[in-house]
Amino acid sequence: MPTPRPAHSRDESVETIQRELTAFARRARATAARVHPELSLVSFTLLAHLQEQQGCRATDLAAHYMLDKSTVSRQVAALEKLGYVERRPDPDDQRVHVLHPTAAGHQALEAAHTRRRTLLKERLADWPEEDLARFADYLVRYTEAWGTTPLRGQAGASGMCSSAQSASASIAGPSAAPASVSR
Amino acid sequence: MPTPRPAHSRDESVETIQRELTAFARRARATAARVHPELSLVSFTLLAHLQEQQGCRATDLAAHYMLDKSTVSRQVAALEKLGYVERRPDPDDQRVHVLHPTAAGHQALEAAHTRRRTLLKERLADWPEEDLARFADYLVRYTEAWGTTPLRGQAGASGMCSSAQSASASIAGPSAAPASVSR
DNA sequence: CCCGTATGGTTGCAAGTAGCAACATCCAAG
DNA sequence: CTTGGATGTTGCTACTTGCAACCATACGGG
Repeated sequence: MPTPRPAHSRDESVETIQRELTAFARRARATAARVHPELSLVSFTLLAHLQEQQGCRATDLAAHYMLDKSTVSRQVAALEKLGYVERRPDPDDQRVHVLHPTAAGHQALEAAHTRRRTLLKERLADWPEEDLARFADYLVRYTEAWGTTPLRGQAGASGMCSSAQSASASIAGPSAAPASVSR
Repeated sequence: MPTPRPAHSRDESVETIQRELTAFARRARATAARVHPELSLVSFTLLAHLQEQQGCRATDLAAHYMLDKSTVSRQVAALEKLGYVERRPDPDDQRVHVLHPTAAGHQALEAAHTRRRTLLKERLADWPEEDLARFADYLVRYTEAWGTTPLRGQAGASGMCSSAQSASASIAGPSAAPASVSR
């Protein structure tokens, strides 16, 4: 089938993306709570980020996820208390604590990750591989666009602990141009 | 460029989708708070749903968004207190309150909507229209898949106030088959 | 017609989460 | 040495959410 869908106007598409993304956000927490009760959605996310980044600073996490530094501080403290995260003082700057997932953290993360991935896989089981790849690309691109939009008195502009970065590097290749994904 | 991206394995794609969706969820609230401080993300979502559906019951909202009915009850109460929502007793069943957005609610929603959409549009400005449409379709399909996955003692299976439904109806045409979007 | 059960919705309670503000510590200039 | 900025932590407060208990209403069988 060439293009059986009706021609979507730009507005319609934007509208839908907005609605669906919002709905998703709403459910994410509920799902997270069910899939890995131990780790809150935020903790999970932060821990995952640490794993991907091979350690980074609390401030970067806060910036990247638009969280207050106090929130990150507490989440990290919790993760540390669980033995999932380790703080290493930065020799170059005594103020910063470089955060690293511990072996236990790695493991816990992997477990939670697997469970979530299993669910996702079920959910996406009937998707053609190509669609999956494209969907992933879209999400990455969306996230990338996020960082470049000022939005407000935001953090995130300075985030160097960017998941979008690692994402595009690992999956979309070196800066996949928007047009390149089309068609 | 034909297909400059590296071949993504299914796992990689699922992985990315998971990560990005999670990250998005994390930011959604913060963004919502900045874009429309008046309406919480949940309130906004619920109100939007009421608008789309031309009214529905609290239980349906709870089911669709995986929220506890108490939560919905409170959110709705808040919306009502703001004058954004109106409850109409159902003549057929005295237990149910059919919820409808008021004119003020409509307006507030529209305003918030516009602001969000503006942001989104900026963010997606350089996306080819076709990619937008496809991205929207993917999201809708993802949401649809959501409802069919048991997951747990979930609600959502009985939700007849389905946004995915309306979404696919309004944008993807009458049941666009998954395969139809591919390629 | 009455009672038991199921469903819709509200409220009490407790836990978790977030942001703001104040503070301690440390780096970097001047 | 002093001032300004950055990194984190903690106190405090407000909000959100889920669970459980609780009314009100419907539905069905004696």
